[in-house]
Amino acid sequence: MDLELVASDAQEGKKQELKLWLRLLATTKLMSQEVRRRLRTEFGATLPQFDLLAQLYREKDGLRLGELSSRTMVTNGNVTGLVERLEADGTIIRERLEDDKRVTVARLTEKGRTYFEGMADAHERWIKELMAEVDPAVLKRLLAELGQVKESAQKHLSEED
Amino acid sequence: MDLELVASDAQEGKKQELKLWLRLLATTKLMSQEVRRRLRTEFGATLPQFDLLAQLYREKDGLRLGELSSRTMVTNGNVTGLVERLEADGTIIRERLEDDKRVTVARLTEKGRTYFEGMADAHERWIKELMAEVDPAVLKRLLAELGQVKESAQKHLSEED
DNA sequence: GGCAATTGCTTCAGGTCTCAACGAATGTCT
DNA sequence: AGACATTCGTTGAGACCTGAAGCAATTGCC
Repeated sequence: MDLELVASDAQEGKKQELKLWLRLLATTKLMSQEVRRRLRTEFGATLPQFDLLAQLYREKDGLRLGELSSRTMVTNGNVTGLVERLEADGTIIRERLEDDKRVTVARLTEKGRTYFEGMADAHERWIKELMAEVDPAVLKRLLAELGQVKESAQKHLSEED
Repeated sequence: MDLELVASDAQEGKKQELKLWLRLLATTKLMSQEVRRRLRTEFGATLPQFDLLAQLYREKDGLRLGELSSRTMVTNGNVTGLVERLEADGTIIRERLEDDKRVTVARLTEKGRTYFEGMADAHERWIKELMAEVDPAVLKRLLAELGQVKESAQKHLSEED
């Protein structure tokens, strides 16, 4: 939790960025551990799996693995493993394209579709519950302001793409 | 990145919590991937290691592994491995307490202290850089509002401690 | 004292994650 | 056509991460 403490001796107003960053990390870690635990105990799934399925859910025709990789911000190598496990239990299927035999497309099975819908519902309830004490107006402002942070970070990534 | 898209068809103002959560995840992931990469290329370290060292840095007398575990929000089993690796390259040392031979205390070596100071400096610069486009007033408000989210989440964890 | 519960750390199995190296298919350029 | 480069996915090593089971030391209770 308290990587936060690194900055505790910061002088008034200085190191704002650092403090915010540590709080961002702590908050996200706290919440995602809770979400992970519930996904695991109630659905036997993991967060990366849920994330991947969410992408496929909105694309009836499926997605190529590379596309999945960039949308989930997960490396190629990792997508391979995720897809293998999900295919193994019948949630998704994987097929090679005829036109270009390098590419593989993954998409939800019917079973996977139903399975995901259940999880997505529960997931949304959990998040609402976790944020229950926060004023709706604050939520809205947070969304916008976090957007600024994300934009800023994106502009300052090490030059290359 | 765009787990965010799961919520794209949300009706005006509804699903605010979900959208915020997804943005929180995306922002943190984006930034921590960048930080990880730089830690790795410039210092040969990882983020969890940095986190752990940060805790030890502020406690001259060291910390017991259990304390490290709860402060870094890392499981016990994981702390064992982290500490082993850090001890192997001389950054920290581990010793058993005489009073209670169950407990192990880890603390920074002199070498580790210097090493960490260099990283901490660089780390702070990186974060400032990544957040450079965000207005200081916004940073301040974000810090406070994120605090509310964290508090709320903490209150709603599955009952047990 | 004696013995069960508790505490503190380690070990283990399985999944996630990164980077780097590889191999196959396709594209490009001459 | 032939050679080179690029794209896409897989593989592999190493670290991280989790929950659960295991083991040792200590505490608590009779």
